[in-house]
Amino acid sequence: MSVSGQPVKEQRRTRQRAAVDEVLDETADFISAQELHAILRSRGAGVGLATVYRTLQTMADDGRVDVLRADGGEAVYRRCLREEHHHHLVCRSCGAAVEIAGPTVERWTKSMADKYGYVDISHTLEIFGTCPRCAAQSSP
Amino acid sequence: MSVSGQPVKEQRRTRQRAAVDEVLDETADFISAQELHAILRSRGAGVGLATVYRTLQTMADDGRVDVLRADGGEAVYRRCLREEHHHHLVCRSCGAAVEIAGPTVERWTKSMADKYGYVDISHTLEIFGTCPRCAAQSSP
DNA sequence: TCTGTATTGAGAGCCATTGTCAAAACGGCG
DNA sequence: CGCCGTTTTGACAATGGCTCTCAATACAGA
Ligand SMILES: [Zn+2]
Ligand SMILES: [Zn+2]
Ligand SMILES: [Zn+2]
Ligand SMILES: [Zn+2]
Repeated sequence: MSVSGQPVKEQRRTRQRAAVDEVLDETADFISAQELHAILRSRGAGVGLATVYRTLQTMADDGRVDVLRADGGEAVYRRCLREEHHHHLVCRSCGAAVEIAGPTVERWTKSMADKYGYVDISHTLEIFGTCPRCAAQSSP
Repeated sequence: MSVSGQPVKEQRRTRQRAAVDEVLDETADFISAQELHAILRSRGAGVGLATVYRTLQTMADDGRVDVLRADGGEAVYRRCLREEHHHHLVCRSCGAAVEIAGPTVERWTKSMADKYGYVDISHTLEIFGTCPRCAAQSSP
């Protein structure tokens, strides 16, 4: 979902940022800042909640993680495989996600914006559902 | 963005609901519950904030208003012209919106969900930008 | 008008997220 | 390796949107 590859502002390497990075690398699903913080805590790696928020925020700005809003409006994060712009098919209950690209949709959004004279365009497109695994659990 | 036209649960007609309804009818842009509440207040029509939230919530559930999340995650509402499922081209600064339908996108999301075995699907697709009017104001 | 039920609203409460700011950690440089 | 200016951290307070509570009030049908 990143828009451009800006010159990532230089930053210091700290134990905390490394810890957040590690969790993101291990986690395939979209998770919230709170969840990430909880994982770090349970793991003994003391990292302040504010720091987790700040780190994720920065990473998101740099396009190093994808962000989207869960049902309740809570922001959830994920380190995606592909670097280029894409969208997601996300499980509402576990956060498992599939990355999907839709060239046609991209073209379409652009043409719509042009048609109505809107500039400085961006768009959000996410598909929510219940993944096969979660579907199996709820109705065995 | 409504999914289905369910048998709208019967409700009493109250002064407050009528007031909210009126504002929605007069307002073309997406507005937040807080903004709507402020309008009512400035207009002398005393309606509690909780009531505004409840009313909008119900209307959204019944598909009588469209909801989407603004940049900060705040929910914004709008009474749309078309009843059927559609999406929006929304101005980030004033909330002005254009309703757009994309049959192709609908088909595409469905096929993607099927492809990966996700069920109970729903999707969000909104285009954000600066409308012609706002663009003109910022760079005259 | 009378009555049973739906609705209201002021305020407390909830929860994600951000602001504060002194203390601690980095990293480059002698 | 120790010094030092700068960045980062984190405990805690503060926001802000939204929901909950529950006694008082307004509907609507009889
Ligand atoms: Zn992604
Ligand atoms: Zn896209
Ligand atoms: Zn609409
Ligand atoms: Zn659609």
